[in-house]
Amino acid sequence: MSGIRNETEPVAILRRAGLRSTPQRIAIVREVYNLSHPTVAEVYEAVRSEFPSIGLATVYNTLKTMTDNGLASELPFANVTRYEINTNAHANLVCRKCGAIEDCDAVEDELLEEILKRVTAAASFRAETQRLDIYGLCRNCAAA
Amino acid sequence: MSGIRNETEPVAILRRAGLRSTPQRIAIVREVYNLSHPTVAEVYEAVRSEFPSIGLATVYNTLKTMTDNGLASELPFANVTRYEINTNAHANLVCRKCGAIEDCDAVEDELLEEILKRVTAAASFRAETQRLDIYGLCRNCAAA
DNA sequence: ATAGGTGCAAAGATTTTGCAGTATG
DNA sequence: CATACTGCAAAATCTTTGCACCTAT
Repeated sequence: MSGIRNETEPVAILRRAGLRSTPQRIAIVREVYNLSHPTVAEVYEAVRSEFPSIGLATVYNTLKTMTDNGLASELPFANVTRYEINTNAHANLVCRKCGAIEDCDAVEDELLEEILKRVTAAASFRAETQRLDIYGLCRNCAAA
Repeated sequence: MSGIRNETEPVAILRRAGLRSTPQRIAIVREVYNLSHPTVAEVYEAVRSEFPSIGLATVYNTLKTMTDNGLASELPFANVTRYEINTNAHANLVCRKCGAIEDCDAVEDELLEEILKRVTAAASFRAETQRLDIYGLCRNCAAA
């Protein structure tokens, strides 16, 4: 419940990845956890309320560092790149109308893992990770 | 075998989508079929051997038009956007080392369709299409 | 004839890089 | 203290847009 075991504690997360815990980074990590699939600009805006002088390049650099160290994943879309914290394999639901993105529970980890195994078994390809985006209409947009 | 029924005939493809068949477009459509998941620059280079004066903007515009009219799909990656002809649902195998991309047969259309149905049934989301990228090592890179 | 397409150049937008100063481990 | 990080500004991409000319229907 508290203390250094908390996996969502930015300082612990950074330390585990061997990265220095600067105030800016702590805030960036926190926002990537708080926000849902944020863009660089969204993280920048969120962090700026606490650190008005932070540079956009720092946000870019930090998100790249996080990605390189396995803390986060880049999700390139047609118009923007979004980021998400690395968790279990999962699908993302992307609304083609309002652009909302949410994690999908209906496609289980196990199925996604099973797909990787199947590909490695069948294809001459050593499957490691995957990205599954499902496009359609979210509840609100489907209703309208 | 020949004539207007040929689905890969650029003129027929363009006409079916209600687009004008200019020489440049015909060449662009042909190259998107010939090349595997090409980038804008790759299509541009390929078409330039036939039309040295073609503008890069024309390639951008045409690929966008094709995407808007359901002929092709954009595949945004971290560094570049690639394009592919719209076909059956399928997964793409992306090598994290050499960057090669190939269509995956091991994940069947049916499974992907089934996932969409499952999501629509379970989640409050009307699933329509999807993009599944599987990352790992291709045959060559896995061997090395 | 005319709506739509082409090519060029300029403008936008996004992301990376170089560097001097600063703070972390 | 040495290394790594920050912030700023400039640069490098990548993509879109405006406009005058052209061409497929």
